[in-house]
Amino acid sequence: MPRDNKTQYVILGVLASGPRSGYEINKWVEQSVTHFWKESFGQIYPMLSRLKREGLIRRSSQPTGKRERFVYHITPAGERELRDWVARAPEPAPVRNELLLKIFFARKVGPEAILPLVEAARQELAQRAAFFAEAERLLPLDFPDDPDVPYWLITLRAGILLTEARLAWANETSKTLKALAAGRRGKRRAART
Amino acid sequence: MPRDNKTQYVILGVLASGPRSGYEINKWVEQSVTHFWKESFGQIYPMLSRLKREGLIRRSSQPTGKRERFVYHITPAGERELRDWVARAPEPAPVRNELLLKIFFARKVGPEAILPLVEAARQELAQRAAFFAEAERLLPLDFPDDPDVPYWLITLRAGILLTEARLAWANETSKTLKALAAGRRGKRRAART
DNA sequence: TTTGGCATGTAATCCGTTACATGATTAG
DNA sequence: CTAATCATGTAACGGATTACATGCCAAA
Repeated sequence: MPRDNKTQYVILGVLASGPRSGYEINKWVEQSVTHFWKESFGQIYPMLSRLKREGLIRRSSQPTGKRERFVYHITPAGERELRDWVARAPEPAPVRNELLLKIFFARKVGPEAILPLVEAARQELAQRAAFFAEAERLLPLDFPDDPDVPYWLITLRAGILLTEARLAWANETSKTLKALAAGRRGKRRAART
Repeated sequence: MPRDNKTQYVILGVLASGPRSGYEINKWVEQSVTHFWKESFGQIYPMLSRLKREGLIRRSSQPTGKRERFVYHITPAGERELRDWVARAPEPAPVRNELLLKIFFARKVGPEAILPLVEAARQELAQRAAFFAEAERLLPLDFPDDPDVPYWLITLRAGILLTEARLAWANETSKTLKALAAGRRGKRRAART
């Protein structure tokens, strides 16, 4: 059984809060859920056609001047589909962490070779942490009394806690690798005497 | 530019610690790196052929009775390739968290509908945490003086810290959702009077 | 004797990504 | 005028997953 395509639910989810064009859906996704969900642009237009064919959304034409512009609306059937999916248990996601894979195989190259990768990760994670802290502060201010905000905050909290954990790991790993490198240098010195 | 296939490096990494058959590579991956890397079995045999064609591994035949059995060895070129990859910065991975996506769109279905999903996640995460704690304890005992162990422990620490963070998030989210549900019940009651 | 593990592979399919192609509108 | 943004789509490709197909060997 193939895993079901998630793009459709993203589209339904976005359209549930109001009609939008394909282009707008893409932008909306990039601005809102991008920290835990990447959608690939190339899937959107074909999926819009499919959802329309299936009656989950409908399309209206709103050209501006000569430029064509199609705005999509969710239908009652689409809302039902979205609800069903939200309440359904998430499918197990394939786990793939390339940095950990490199470290797992790192004995042959030594701690010095992977330390820069961990340091780079630290830097990036520190930036992410700052971004999330700011986003958490701004979200309630930017959308006062918006009933979606509590749910959005929950996803932000996930980002914050996970980034903290990754940062803690990177810090600890940096130390471990340095100690490992020092140990190897010590051994080589000892071997020479 | 297409993203490069990671299966090849997994195979090279496994073979770097000793020759193995395709079947053994698969089992080894499932037992060791499975908590942060899932490899799909169907890729292994085609990839073994390709790596052999490219001279990164070589094959020797070691049949047991009538059953054919091919054992693969890494070549010097393969070791070089592995080293290069390990030292290279990891490619940005697509981030996709389905549970968070559901929660992000959950306002329409309400907190009651997603609470069970979060509770299920809590349970599963608690089990994972126990597994990791045990693995951390056993790893040095099972492989005494193995120079790979420090690196393996680093990946385990990532599992431990991330699982802790996810668990903390799930606990906090569970409370948040219950409060949200109570709030909605309160509002409805107030609206009736 | 039959179940489960060892062992090699292929086929079908779909998902996801990137790049391409084209053009209108608006703001600086 | 020109660059950025708005806007709709298609093509090509490769990665990942699942299921299928086949058969040997050992242990209960």
